[in-house]
Amino acid sequence: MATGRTHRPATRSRGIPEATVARLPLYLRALTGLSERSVPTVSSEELAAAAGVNSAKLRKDFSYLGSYGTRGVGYDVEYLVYQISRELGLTQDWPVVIVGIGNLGAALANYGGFASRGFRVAALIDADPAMAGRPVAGIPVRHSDQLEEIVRDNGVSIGVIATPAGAAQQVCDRLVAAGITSILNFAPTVLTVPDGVDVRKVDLSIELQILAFHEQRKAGEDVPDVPPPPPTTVAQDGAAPADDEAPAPAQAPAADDGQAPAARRDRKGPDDELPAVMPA
Amino acid sequence: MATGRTHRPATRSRGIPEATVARLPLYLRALTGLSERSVPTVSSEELAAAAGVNSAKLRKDFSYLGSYGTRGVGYDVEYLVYQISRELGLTQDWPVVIVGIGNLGAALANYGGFASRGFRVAALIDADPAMAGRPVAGIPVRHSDQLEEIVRDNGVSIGVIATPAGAAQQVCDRLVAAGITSILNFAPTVLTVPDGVDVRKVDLSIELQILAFHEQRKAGEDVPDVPPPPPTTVAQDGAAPADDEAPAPAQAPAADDGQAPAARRDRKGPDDELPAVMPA
DNA sequence: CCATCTTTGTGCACGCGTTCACAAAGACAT
DNA sequence: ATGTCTTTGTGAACGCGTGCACAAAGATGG
Repeated sequence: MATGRTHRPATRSRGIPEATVARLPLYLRALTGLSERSVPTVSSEELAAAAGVNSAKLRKDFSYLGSYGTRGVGYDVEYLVYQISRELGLTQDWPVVIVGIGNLGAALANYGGFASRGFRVAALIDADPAMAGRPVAGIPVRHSDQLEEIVRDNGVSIGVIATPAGAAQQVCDRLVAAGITSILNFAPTVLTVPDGVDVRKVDLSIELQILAFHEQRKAGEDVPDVPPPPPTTVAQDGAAPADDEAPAPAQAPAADDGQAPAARRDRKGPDDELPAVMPA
Repeated sequence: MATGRTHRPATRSRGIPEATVARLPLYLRALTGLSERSVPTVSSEELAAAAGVNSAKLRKDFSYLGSYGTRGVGYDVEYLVYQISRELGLTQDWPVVIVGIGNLGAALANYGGFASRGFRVAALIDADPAMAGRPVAGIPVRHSDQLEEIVRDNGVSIGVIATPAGAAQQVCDRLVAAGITSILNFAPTVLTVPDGVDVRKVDLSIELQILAFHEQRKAGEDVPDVPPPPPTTVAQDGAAPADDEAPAPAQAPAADDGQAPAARRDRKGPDDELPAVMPA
C-alpha cells in the first residue's frame, strides 16, 4: 500500500470522495476478472466479496458515479468496467517516464500492469552515462540530460521517480519544470512540489515498520523490553560526529514504560545507503 | 503509497491511532536525518516541515507516545528517535522472508532500507527450481518446498509476497500455516487471511490509476470523450469466449455524461500477464 | 395485473482523524 | 524572583468515511 497522497487534502474532485477513487481500481480489477470469465452481471454482495470490501460501501461508491445497477439483478459487468475505466481516465493513453533505472526502476519497466491499464512507458531515464542506450525491458535507457526534451516531446504528464533519496527532489523539480503534473515517488523522501502537482508515495520501509508495530503488539504485551533508565544525556554511539554538546532532554516526563536511548541499532546511513537503486 | 491495511478496521492497539502509527516511520526518518547532522533538538514546527505534515498533528501524534517534549525548546532528537523506534518495535530484530524472486523480489532483496531498520532478510524463496541456489543480493535462493521449514527454523513472523497474482493466495496460505502473522503483499490480489494476521498491500497499478484520475480532472473538463451511446447489449470484443447471452443492462439510467461500453482498450490478461515477476 | 422476492440506492448515526486555538509549562534574561 | 517569550500539549469543533438498516425499484411467477 502506497502511503497516501501527499498534497491536496480534500480532493473531492467532482463529488467523488478520495476514498472512493482509491477503491475504484480495486473494483475494476475484480470486474475485469469477471469479464474474462464472461460473467454478465454481479450483485454488490458478490463484487464486494471479490474486492474485499463491505457491500454497502461498494454500492455507495458506485452511487457517486451514477445509478448503474438494476434492482433485483445487480450490475452489468461490461458496462461497469467501461464506466469505471472512463471515470479513472483509463480510456485514454497515459505516457509515463521512469526516472532512475536501478533494480526497482528496471522492475517497474518490466511490469506488465503498465500497458494493460492505459499506461505506456514513454521513456526510461537514468543519470548514469553507462546506462544510456542499454535496453531495459526492450526500451533503451536515455540519459537524464534529455529529460526535459523527452517529457515535452511525448506530452508526458505522469512521472515515476525511482532514484536514490538524494536525487529525488532534484529530479522532481526538473520533471515539474518540464510540465509533469503527477508524480509517483518511490524514493524515501518528502517531495516538495508546487500547487497543482499531485504526488503519491510508495514506501516499502514504512509498510514494514507498520507491520512491525502490530507484530510487536501481537507477540508483545509480555516482552517488557529494557529497563527504564531516564533519558539522561544520550551518549552518542560513536557513529555520529557529535561534538559532545550532549542533548540532555530535561528529565524523563513520566513515560509509562521503559526507555534506553543509547541502546539503538548499529545505525547506518538512513536511506541513501541503498545501492543507488531501490529506495522505497 | 501502499494501499492501506486490509484487515483490522480500528486497530487502536493501545491508544495509538492507526493514522498516527502510519506517520511514525515518517517522523523517524526525518529525525534520523537530524540525528546524523548532530542536531540536538527540534521544534514541532521544524520537524513537521521536514516530515511534510501539520505541526499540530505531529504534536498530537507524539502526545500519544507520552510527553517527550520540553516547552519553549522542542524535542530531543536522540531521545525521540529511540522512543519511536521502540514504539514501532524496531529495537528488535525482525527476520523477513521474500517469496517470489523475480524482478521485484530481487529489487526488494537488494533494498538497503531493510537492514538499516531492524529488518533482516532471512531467506529468499522461489518456486522455480532453476532459481534454487542462485544467489540474489548475496543470499542464495531456496526452493518453495522448504518454505515451512525456513519460516519455522528462523522464527520468521513477517513475509513479503512478490509472486504473480495467481500464486499469491496459495503462498499466503502456506506462510500463514507456517506461523507468519504479518504479510506485505505486492501481488495484485485480495488476500484472504484468518483473524490475527495483518496484511498490507502495495499496488503500483492502483497508484497510477489514482494519479490518472486526478490528471484527467486537471487536463480534462474539456475533453468530452466519446459520444453517449446507451449501454445496449455490449458486443463482446472477440477476446472473451462469450456465449452471446448478451448482458444488456436495462436502459441507461440517466448518467450525466457519455458512455460507450464497446470502446474498451485492447484487453489483455488483467494481471497475470506479468512476467511471473512484478505484480503491483 | 398482482404478489412476492431480490437487490439497489441512500438517509442516518457514529467514530476517527484533522485542525484551530489557547492555556500551561518551562527556558531565559534581567 | 519576576517577567517575557517560546513552544508544547490538548480541548473542542468540524468534516470525512463507514456501516446499518430500510424504502423503493424492478424482476419474476402465477
